[in-house]
Amino acid sequence: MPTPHYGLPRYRVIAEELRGRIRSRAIDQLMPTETVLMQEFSASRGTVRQALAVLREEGLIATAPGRGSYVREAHNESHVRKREDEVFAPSDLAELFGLPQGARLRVNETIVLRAGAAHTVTRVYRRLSDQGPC
Amino acid sequence: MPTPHYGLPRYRVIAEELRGRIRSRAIDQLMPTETVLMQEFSASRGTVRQALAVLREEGLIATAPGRGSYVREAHNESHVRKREDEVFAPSDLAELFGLPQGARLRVNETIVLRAGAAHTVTRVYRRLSDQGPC
DNA sequence: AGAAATTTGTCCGTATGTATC
DNA sequence: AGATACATACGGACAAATTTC
Repeated sequence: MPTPHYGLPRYRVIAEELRGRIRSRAIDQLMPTETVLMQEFSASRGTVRQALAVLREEGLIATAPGRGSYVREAHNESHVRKREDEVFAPSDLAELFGLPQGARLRVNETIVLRAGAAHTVTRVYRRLSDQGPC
Repeated sequence: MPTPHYGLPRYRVIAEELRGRIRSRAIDQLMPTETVLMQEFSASRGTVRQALAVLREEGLIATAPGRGSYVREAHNESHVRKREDEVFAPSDLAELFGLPQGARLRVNETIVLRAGAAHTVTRVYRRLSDQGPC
């Protein structure tokens, strides 16, 4: 099989599916083993592990060597969503950065969700020219 | 080659080495390409990418497809300005918090200044009912 | 306690897709 | 269009931690 990832990458699709199961609590505590997930999604181990890494980074699961991946109950109703975006700087921010009106800024947003609603929203603004890819 | 990882895993060793270079600024902006790192450390692409993923998660670098990995570190002396305020929630934030239009939010703002202009602006929004950090 | 089976962790090699220069 | 660089995906192999018998 080639490697067509036209839409979402396969590991993202798998992660999305597993995320839904976790939220609906179809999986109570212990997740299926990587081998089982490989068979279910007809994916390689690396791809499955990549999907699990996404959930791990979101704090939805925790993985222990030799045991498996567990749903983190404490974070079951509290997880984090991160995204990076470019926005047009509001006047106050433009002034702070010493940029002209209408300039664009890079913003990293972290949303901590609890029980469906935001608990904290953190936004970090930077210049496009500063560090990192832009 | 077998897979002897008696001490630290190889990708951890590579990450440690790169971290040191970043901190000593031997790498100013653009990191070596993955191919170069493969040759330098005689490691496979996957291992190199695993090392870079560590640094990326630490926020030390940022990677862009087709371009490369850039150093992303706020390393230097800089002024920090902090303030706390209450603001009327913009519609997008109100929705995230599950609050009605016109609701108020508490915002903690941290401005890192460099050479007079803002380097980063961090804004943390919370409900008024939430007390303290976290 | 010991051995075997299970499960995750690490590493390699290859191939192809996608983004950028 | 071509070259370069990162992203995704597969397969195989062995190591290390845990559980099971």
